[in-house]
Amino acid sequence: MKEDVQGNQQAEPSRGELEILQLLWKHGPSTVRFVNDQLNAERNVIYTSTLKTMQIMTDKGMLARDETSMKHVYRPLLEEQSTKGLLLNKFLESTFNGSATTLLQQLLGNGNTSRGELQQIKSLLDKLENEQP
Amino acid sequence: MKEDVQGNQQAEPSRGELEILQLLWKHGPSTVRFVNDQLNAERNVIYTSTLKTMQIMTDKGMLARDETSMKHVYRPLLEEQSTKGLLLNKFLESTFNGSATTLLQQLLGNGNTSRGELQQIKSLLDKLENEQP
DNA sequence: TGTTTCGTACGAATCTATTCGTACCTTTAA
DNA sequence: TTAAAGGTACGAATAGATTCGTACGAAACA
Repeated sequence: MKEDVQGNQQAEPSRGELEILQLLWKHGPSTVRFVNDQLNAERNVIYTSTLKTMQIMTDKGMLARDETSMKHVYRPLLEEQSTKGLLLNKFLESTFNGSATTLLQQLLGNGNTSRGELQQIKSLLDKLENEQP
Repeated sequence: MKEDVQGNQQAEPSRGELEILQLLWKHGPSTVRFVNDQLNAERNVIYTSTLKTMQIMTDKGMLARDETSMKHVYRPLLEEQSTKGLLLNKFLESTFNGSATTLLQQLLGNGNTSRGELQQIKSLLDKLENEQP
């Protein structure tokens, strides 16, 4: 069937959709007004554009809408972890041929990573090694 | 001016464009026929679709074309390292709010990274620490 | 009770990437 | 020398995401 809204986690949000999801993940269920205001802190977006996008996301099954009040409240149906994981895997595949090591090399080699972050990452690695022996 | 083909490195290739760039980076200057054959190892693409895309990429300044022979030979003008770096930074920004550590956590925490790869990464980190003291 | 403000609904324009069909030229081989 | 095979050029259809204008209902308030 075509209307098969994804009950699964296999949704790949677009650029703009991700932007909205991030806000909802961060701030919890919100109105369009709130989301739009947040967006406008970064760039210019007209209210109805944000509205339309969030309505479409609802149709796609990415968001759920509480219509109790006149000001509808939207909440994400996509889980943060799994969605970001999916995006990361896609990116890893398409850009670095699936090699985490190569991605790391690029990430750490570009000089944009601070010494402090390197330390954090090292301890993260240590922890991982202990967790899965 | 509008026709300002990027002499700079600020080009962000699309999904399909990246696919073609990867092939050219890997195999060196190639004909459309060759690229299209490679693509068709993965999925179905009609020859003229590939042709059109590569022509557009040439217009955009991503590729250069040698028309000496009837079979034009295309080579990438975008550098592999910097292009992947740019894509990585954009992705890092939009998905992980710019935090390399968070990305790493996701990357290494999803269980898709093998023990061997973890080792590789550790030694990579060690090397990095020695290089930039 | 107007009237202004805030909200949703929704069609349509726009923009970009992608795909594809057709025209036409060159090379190859029968 | 003709027909088939293989190229390029290019307009146009398609698809998806995004943006925006307009209509119209609800609420706040002067």
